[in-house]
Amino acid sequence: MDSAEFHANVYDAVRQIPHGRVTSYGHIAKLIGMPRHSRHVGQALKFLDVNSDIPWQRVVSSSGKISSRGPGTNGAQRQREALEDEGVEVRVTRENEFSVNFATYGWFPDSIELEGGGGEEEVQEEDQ
DNA sequence: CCCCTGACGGTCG
DNA sequence: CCGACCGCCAGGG
Repeated sequence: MDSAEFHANVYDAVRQIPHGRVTSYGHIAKLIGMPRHSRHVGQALKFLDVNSDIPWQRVVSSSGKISSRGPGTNGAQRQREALEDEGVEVRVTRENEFSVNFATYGWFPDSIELEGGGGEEEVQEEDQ
């Protein structure tokens, strides 16, 4: 799998996150069969335009926090607004970071159906 | 080829 | 809950 295919799979997986739900970079990595590549999932999302048809805002870190893009950037704030716009509650920590409650909004299926087919995978939801 | 850099993750105290 | 640490891995210099 080259990087182009990796990106395609990431986008494919992210598109399947339901409206009003969130998952983590690491879980997206697992769903596309590359569990150790969580950092690269983030890298793939960084290419997207803010008005992309891909719901990039539904991906946060494994702790439920919205990843900072570094001081002086507003990406995290934009993500917060995008999530609140679709009904997701975002808590502000004392360090001025944003976090989402996985118990309420988390979406972590064991597997999904990828576009490339070869689908021996089946969809299994599990809420909490 | 070595070194540093991340929209990351898990463990431990 | 929080910080300190360590592991991970493709890209870029």
